[in-house]
Amino acid sequence: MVLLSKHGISGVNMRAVAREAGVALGLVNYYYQDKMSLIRAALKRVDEDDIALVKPDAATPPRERLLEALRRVADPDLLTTPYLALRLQLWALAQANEDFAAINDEAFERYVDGLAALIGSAKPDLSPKECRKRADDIVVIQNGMWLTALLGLNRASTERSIRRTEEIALAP
Amino acid sequence: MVLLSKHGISGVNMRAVAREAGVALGLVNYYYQDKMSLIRAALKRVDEDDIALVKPDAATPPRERLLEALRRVADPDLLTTPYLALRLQLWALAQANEDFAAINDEAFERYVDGLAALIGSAKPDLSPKECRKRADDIVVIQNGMWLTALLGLNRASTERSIRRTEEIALAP
DNA sequence: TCTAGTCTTGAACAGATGTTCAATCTCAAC
DNA sequence: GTTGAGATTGAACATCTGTTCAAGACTAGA
Repeated sequence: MVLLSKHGISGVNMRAVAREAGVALGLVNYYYQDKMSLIRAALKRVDEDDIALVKPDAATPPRERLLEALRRVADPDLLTTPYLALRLQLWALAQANEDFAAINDEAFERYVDGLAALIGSAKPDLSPKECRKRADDIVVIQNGMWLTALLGLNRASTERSIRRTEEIALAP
Repeated sequence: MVLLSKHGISGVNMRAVAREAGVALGLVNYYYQDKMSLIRAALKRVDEDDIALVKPDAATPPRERLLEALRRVADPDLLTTPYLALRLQLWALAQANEDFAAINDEAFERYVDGLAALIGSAKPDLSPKECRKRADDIVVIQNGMWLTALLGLNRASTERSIRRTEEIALAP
């Protein structure tokens, strides 16, 4: 029932959410104590989705897992304007609100940790510190891809950027 | 008189702007026809600032100019939370409003063009197409730096990212 | 000093928005 | 069939927000 209708700014008002969900106004306040609670739920959901990107099936070999994770961020399903716009709105919201910022920070931390762990298992000879360093650098490029995609990043540039993240991750 | 007090979402209401500027409510509507006009003015101002980053003094030699432009995006003055948050808010706004999106797109285009031109003059043997390609890739990393800085990018990672943009720009 | 033009003010209005609440509906357990 | 707890509804309320406007303040030229 959540997450949709974010086609506007913080123009997500309770009435619009209710309309989008096909329920009455009162019901939204029945399930979510606050408007804050509602947005917090949406934020948490998006954050969990992001973290899921670096926590895949343990069946595949480490190297494959890492490469898959690096490719997945540029999945056409994810790199769509609606999804990115939603992400951007939530990031912007987090900037204005301490509570949301904390949730976001924690999710970001978990994401980088997950990425560093993937690198670690793909290249066991690297020190944890070096893994973390590489994860930091990769996240910069990934965030750049996401943001630039909103401004019309072409597919070729995306491909080159992904290759760059692969090079960083798998450098000797 | 503009640009300030963006500590909130689109919680920039006319009354808050007036208070921040130390004037009466009516005056804001006297100078800006609309709330839209006000935000548009702020957006244009930030966009112009960005473009100025790649249009520096013609006195310095091309190579220096390029390197300086690449370094300037990570200037501690620019990479501050308030400024980045403002940028993020405006980007988010642009996503929700066609009018703003057009202004943003045009500024982005001009920025990449400016960067490509800088690369072209620093490395005259490159084709314009190759320059543009490199500019595209650099912008991805720069946007990533900006966005990640909001989530607590450490200085060391910023330095490495800048070095990466330099390598892309100056690759043979 | 008078005047005309611009700047500045804050009250007033209409509409939107978050939240509350009494009333109604649903449906499983007895 | 009755009961009762939870689900669902929409009207009502208080507050906030964009916009308008009549009135006053300021300034420079005659």
